[in-house]
Amino acid sequence: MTRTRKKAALNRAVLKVPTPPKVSGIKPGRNATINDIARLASVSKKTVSRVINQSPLVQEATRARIQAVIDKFGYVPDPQARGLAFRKSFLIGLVYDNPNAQYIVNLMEGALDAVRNSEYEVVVHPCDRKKPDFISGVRRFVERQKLRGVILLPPISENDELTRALTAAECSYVRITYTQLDDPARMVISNDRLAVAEVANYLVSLGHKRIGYIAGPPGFRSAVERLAGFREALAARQIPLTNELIVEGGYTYESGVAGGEKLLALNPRPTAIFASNDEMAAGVYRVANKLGLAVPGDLSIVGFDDGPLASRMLPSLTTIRLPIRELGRLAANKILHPDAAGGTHAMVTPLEPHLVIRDSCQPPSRA
Amino acid sequence: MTRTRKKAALNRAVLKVPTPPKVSGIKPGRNATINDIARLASVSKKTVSRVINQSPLVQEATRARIQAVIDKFGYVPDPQARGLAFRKSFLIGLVYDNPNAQYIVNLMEGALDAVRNSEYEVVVHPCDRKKPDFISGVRRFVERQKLRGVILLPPISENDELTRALTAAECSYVRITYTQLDDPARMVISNDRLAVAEVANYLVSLGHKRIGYIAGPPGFRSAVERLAGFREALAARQIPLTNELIVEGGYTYESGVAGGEKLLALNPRPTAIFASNDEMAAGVYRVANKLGLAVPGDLSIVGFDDGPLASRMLPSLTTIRLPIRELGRLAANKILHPDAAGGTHAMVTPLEPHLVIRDSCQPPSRA
DNA sequence: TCGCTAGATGACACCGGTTTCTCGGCCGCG
DNA sequence: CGCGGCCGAGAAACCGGTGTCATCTAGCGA
Repeated sequence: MTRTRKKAALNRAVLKVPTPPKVSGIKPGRNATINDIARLASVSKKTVSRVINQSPLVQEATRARIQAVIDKFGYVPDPQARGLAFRKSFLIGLVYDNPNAQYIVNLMEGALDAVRNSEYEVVVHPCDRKKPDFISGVRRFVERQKLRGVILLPPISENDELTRALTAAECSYVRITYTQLDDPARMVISNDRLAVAEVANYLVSLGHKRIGYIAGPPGFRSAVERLAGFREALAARQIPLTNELIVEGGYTYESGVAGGEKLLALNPRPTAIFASNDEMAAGVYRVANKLGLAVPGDLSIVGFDDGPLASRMLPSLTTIRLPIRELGRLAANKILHPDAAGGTHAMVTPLEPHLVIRDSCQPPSRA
Repeated sequence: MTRTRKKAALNRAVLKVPTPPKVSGIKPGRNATINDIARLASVSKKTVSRVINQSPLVQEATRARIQAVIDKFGYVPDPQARGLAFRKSFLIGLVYDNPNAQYIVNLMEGALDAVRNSEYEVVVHPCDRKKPDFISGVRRFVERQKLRGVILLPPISENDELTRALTAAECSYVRITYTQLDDPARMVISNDRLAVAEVANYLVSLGHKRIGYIAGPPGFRSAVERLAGFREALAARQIPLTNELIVEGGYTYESGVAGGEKLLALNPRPTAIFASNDEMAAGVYRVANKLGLAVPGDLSIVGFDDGPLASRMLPSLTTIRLPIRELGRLAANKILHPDAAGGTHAMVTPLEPHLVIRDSCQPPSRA
């Protein structure tokens, strides 16, 4: 009634087609829209909009009536239209530059856990931090899609130039990182220091006194944190971690091989090696194999990540498992609910990594 | 000039604020819109829209003038607004139920390769094919987001009920699969038969005559194809693949262990085992290790996938590398350009998997 | 009883694009 | 010369929501 389009009325008159009143129906083949709901509930679309957005300025009776219609027709507001009006999409970006597929997928699925049953979705955006324009690439991405927020995976989560660009683009972000960098509301911290301390304590308790350490690339925060934590924990146990026992790696298999070769050429040989990720630990396995050293008989090895490799190695690798999926879930939640009350501290370190003990360590052969 | 809003004009008159003419500017802080471009080029927004959509109904001179303005201001149309009007988003879904993180990431990055420099983005949607409502979950996903299309990874790419639901939801799809299932425009095929034939030929050429086979789960098309291809290739070389030499696995490490145990308990023992993925091959390594069998001295092993494990195993694993990233690229391209001319055949099997020979095979010890 | 205020609701413009329809001008044709 | 058709371009409606502001009502104190 209220909405009579001239043309339609004309056609109807000319063709004498008795169009049904359509007061209780929805255009076939198309999902219900806010207009349909408004019409069927005999309210304005604005009021329906208020219900959708949980505005308190709606009488309870009205809300209930509208909600009933919404439920009846299974109406779901269109995120595109909503996004257009809000000038923000309902997409969360996952921005990474990281070779570890398992890490990415776990984190992504954690974010998807958080997003499930909401109207948000996750969009992925890999990039190459070595390319000079990678920041502008990310910026184009977030501006084009008007992302609600992005989750930054290490190592680019440490890039302050990137976060500045995101702030300039009015896009909120959450960094997955290893130590407090800026606002705690903008980061999720995995407590690597705690984890490596566990490794140190474990190896020392087995009786190891000469422990080699293969570090990550020096530019990586994770490398810094892990080494510092390890050194600290050993110091607390009065075990020295001399410079010759520390070699620099690149988180790659090949760098693990190189590091292992260096460490196992020392005299006396270390009785245990802690590689700061699983890939490098696999490299140490190879070197030990080549040198005819038995693992764990002649050499104990510990990794970090508990990726798919760890349990497949022979012997299976003792390593650190990070709660990556939970990190992803938390990060997404921080974007979805920026106003999470209850203090930030609870959100900062709720997640404890832990040591997964398998078969790659034992007490050193000769005390 | 042409656009004088009553209200604005009123305010201006009342407040005596000499607003700048704004004929050559864009609202600060906000990106250019089609209205800005239209104003600056002195045309209607519809004509700008025609240029964006490459409509032929624009005079060359007009087009050039508009394009110049577009370039000058770096105007990019808003995908949300465009999607709203088109009733289709510029998102491509990646739907999977697959434990192999490396596979997912590779395929995803392939799709992202194809999407780069376009206005499309990729949205991921993992699901669980065992849950009874997983199809309706996917359907809600594609309807809500009005996806342009989805890429289905194996094994759910074989689910015809799912593809029917997608068709009903007017969402195009591309299946990553192993054999012709329906319309070739809707699938990308990885030629596993060819790949396993390569394995068969390789092992036979080394001199193996008694070869064990660990298959995938019987419901999987890939399992069927790989086994059929292997059997076929062996038959062509007059090597029998008796039933006792075939055990059923589940593409998991544990099932590889179980399969390996069964095969290596045979008398006479097979001199080689082909596990139809890397995970299961790793399981066979473990069994061989436990039984004191040297690889490849006493037992040759071949895998399939060339995942991160393969080169890390000791000895490194001979396996099949699939061009997964290319598959993803192709799949996304099929969604982006549904009208790709030049016959479908070229699009169907352009990608050849190939054997990566490492250290896990050698001729059998006793001829 | 009369404002007056605050809460509930609606009308209308707007977000940034596209589709539909219209219009003027140019052309070929009879 | 007149007419119809085609083509380039624009005005207006529309896609499905939200923001702003006006309106209406009820409840309150004076």
